[in-house]
Amino acid sequence: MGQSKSEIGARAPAGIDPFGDTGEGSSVYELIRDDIISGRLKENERLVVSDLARRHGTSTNPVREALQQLRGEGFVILSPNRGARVRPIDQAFVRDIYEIGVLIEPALAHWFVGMATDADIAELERLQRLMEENNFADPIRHSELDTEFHTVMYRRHYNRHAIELWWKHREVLRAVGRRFGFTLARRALVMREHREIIAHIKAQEAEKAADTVRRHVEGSGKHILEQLRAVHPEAVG
Amino acid sequence: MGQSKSEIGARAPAGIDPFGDTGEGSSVYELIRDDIISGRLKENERLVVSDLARRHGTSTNPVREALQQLRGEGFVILSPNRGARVRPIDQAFVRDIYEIGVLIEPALAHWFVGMATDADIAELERLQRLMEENNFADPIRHSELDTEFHTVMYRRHYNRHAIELWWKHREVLRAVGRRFGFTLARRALVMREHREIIAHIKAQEAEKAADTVRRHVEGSGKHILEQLRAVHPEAVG
DNA sequence: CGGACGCTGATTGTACATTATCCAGACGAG
DNA sequence: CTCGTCTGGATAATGTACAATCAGCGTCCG
Repeated sequence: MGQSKSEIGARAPAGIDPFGDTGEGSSVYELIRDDIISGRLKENERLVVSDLARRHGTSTNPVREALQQLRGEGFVILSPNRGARVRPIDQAFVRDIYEIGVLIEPALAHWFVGMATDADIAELERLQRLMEENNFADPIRHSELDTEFHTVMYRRHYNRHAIELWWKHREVLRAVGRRFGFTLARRALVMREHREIIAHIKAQEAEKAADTVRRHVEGSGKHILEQLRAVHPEAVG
Repeated sequence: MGQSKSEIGARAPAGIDPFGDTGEGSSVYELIRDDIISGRLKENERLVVSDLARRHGTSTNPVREALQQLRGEGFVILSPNRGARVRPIDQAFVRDIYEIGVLIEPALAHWFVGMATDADIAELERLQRLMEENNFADPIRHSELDTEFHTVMYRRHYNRHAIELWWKHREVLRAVGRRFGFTLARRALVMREHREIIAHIKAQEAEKAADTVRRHVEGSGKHILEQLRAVHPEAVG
């Protein structure tokens, strides 16, 4: 498994500025974070400050601060005097996240229908065309294009907080999804739904567009969840 | 203005466990946080580490870690080598937050209708009775009861992530709302909507309950926003 | 009048002291 | 002999002190 830094995290697309982002990589923070959502650090694994400091070639303070930030973002659990552990990105976590997406994304898409310009639609169609050309041959490329597709719809939304939430969630789902492939059924459905979304936007049917997005997000989440369940067949609420 | 610690934040009700919470007060963190959401620290005010350390009688490291955590939670903006500033809790921020609530809370309530027990309903009715008795004479007490009312509905929900989000948002809204009172119109509406919610739950009408909650949350948010707007009449998207 | 320079104060990183937790091994009771 | 408790030491988290670096800003000279 590779270890280049931005293999996972990528950068937030233009128009999405993570909350307290510094602009450039807060190395230690990003490194640990990527290790967590990519699964390189396993669930509940202990995060020992001095170890991390040595591994990343810094002193302990940067690591401590990174851990606190990650705690604020929910990726790390800190018990007083007992240190930090990796928050498990398990089925429950994934389910929680995508269910929130199911609630939020349709609203964003609904808004977008009233704001879309010709340029936006052209961009969506371009991205969709690229995805069809790629046809999942390169899954990472597909994932990037898919992310951009949604970004085009949401990037100008006034609710920065919702966008931020969406982006944070998407990063996690993308990282988890990367461990698995796409089933044939899922591939076909993704393409169909994307085309449907574009069509609804063109027709200015906000309700329908929102509903398609809802199904799209829900399908994507369930797809990942199914695969997670196949690997870790614990029961889940 | 008082300075007792839990004047604002209160503790998460039983059944709500904030993400990386330590159980007991991470003093410095909580103090700064309360100062921010209560408005004691003004928007964009600089947060100088050494000052905060002196004020709270500790060394700088605890402060630094607290700031990082607050950054992760979105209450503080950190620019590299330029220090920390208080993220403005302005109209846009409040609007963003309550709009997300409008999307999430109805879903939680919808779920609750299928899970409510007699004890739950009795609890809701008890809280509602207490609110009517209090009748906004003590606004803080009302706020607490209102929070409990919603907590009863959400506390057992499986989506801990959504609950966590709701709680975090509620804390902010409650803190902002405390600066203002309730208009007479709002008072009446709150009571009516609460009774309506209880009735829908009893009748097992999930859709209707969810819709009432949606209106309730939206009304609450708009109410706060109106009052904010009256004080700071800047334009907002 | 404008730009370079240096000063001040705060952030960022390093080293160290203190304190709490965890674990293992010894001791004693049943 | 076995199980439980207690105690001591290793390990790591938490807090303190300090050095290095950088941004902001006023001043001084060209």
